[in-house]
Amino acid sequence: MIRVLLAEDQAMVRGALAALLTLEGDIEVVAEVSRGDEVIATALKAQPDVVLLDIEMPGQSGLDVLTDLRAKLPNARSLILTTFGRPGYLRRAMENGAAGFLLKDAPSRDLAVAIRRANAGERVVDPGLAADALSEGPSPLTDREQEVLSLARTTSTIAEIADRLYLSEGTVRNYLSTAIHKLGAQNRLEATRIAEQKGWL
Amino acid sequence: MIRVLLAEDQAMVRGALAALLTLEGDIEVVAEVSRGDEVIATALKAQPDVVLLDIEMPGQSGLDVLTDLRAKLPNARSLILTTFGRPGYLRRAMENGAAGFLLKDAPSRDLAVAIRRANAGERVVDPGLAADALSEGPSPLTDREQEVLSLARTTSTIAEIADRLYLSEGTVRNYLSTAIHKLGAQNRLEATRIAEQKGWL
DNA sequence: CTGCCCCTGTGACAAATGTCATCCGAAATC
DNA sequence: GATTTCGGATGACATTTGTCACAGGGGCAG
Repeated sequence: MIRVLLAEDQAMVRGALAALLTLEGDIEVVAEVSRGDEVIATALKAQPDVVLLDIEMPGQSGLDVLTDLRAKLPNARSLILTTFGRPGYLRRAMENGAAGFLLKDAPSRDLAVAIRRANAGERVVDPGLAADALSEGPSPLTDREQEVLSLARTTSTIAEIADRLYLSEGTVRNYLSTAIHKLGAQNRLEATRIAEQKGWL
Repeated sequence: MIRVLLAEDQAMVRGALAALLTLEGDIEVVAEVSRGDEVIATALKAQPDVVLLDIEMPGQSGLDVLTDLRAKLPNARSLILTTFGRPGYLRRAMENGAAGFLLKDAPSRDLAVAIRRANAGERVVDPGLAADALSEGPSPLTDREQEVLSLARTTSTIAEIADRLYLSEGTVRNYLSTAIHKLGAQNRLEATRIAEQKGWL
């Protein structure tokens, strides 16, 4: 039996995935968590073979959990399961040691297949997505630019962004300006959309 | 057997929900669709007792499908299953004749229960959500304001919005200004966020 | 040691955005 | 019939954003 830990924040989806996997004879869901920051502790107890990770979760992103997993449970293989096929997500997942990357758009029967392959030591990645990630290249933004742009998503005015980061307004305007330019956008709004869509935030 | 039609755009989630329901002895998934605009045609063939509808779907929103369902399949009961517990969504769902409103955050065992109750002619709504929807009141925006604000989410400049709606830039600025004021926002950005969060767009 | 890049900041300027007063015509309400 | 409400528009104005040039300091690679 392949022991699986399920990390997904939406209870309904989590339960449904568990049902789906339970129908497979060789797979057993040994634990479930709804938050990213509960994965490690639960995994240490449940000792899963494969960890199925959503990316968008409260507490900690699935992408960040990967790093800790590799350190604390080097024998567990991890599989990212996400809504968004953003090139930057895939890139970071692979850099952080994921065994595979699956989209929620994929047919549900692919899930069990991916889990078996991950458990067998293979890597599971959609070829089209991989090509996208490679052709896009890495993010052109510097750390600070990324940080400012990321805050710009949820913060309405430049003054507020400056406050949060202890920067002058002028500096924030400069970072936004270069970010807008690098992304080929016309706006801070368009810039955040582009960066978000590519998984650079 | 309760005959269920599943309308959900993410294939993995759709398949998982089907697995979940299949484990129930008295429920049968008779059809599945991934797009809002395929619901009616499929429902006419499959004649389901209950239609499980996601809101965010390509083609047509689940909220809009409700109206057509009531007209073309008056005997089918419909159940909204969505990620977002926005008061405006719930309000519109109920006004359009939904039998129930479920969140994907709810425990997965609630789903079968809700389906059975809907099938029995009951209405299924989270009491907390209902209270929110009632206390929020309806949207304060006029049709035009809502339309302009909605476009402002995906369009970066006022000039573009004006183009799409065949309005002058000044008019668009006026609508945005009143919308910003009505929502207590400082910005077009903040205004779109507030309106979106309440389900008014 | 010398570039080079990043972080931070200032000042000036242009363009976009938000606000306000005011206007018109049509439809609905009183 | 009078009043209100809405869609649509204009013009003037203040504020916010975006752009650009420039400058100092720190770190790192050659």
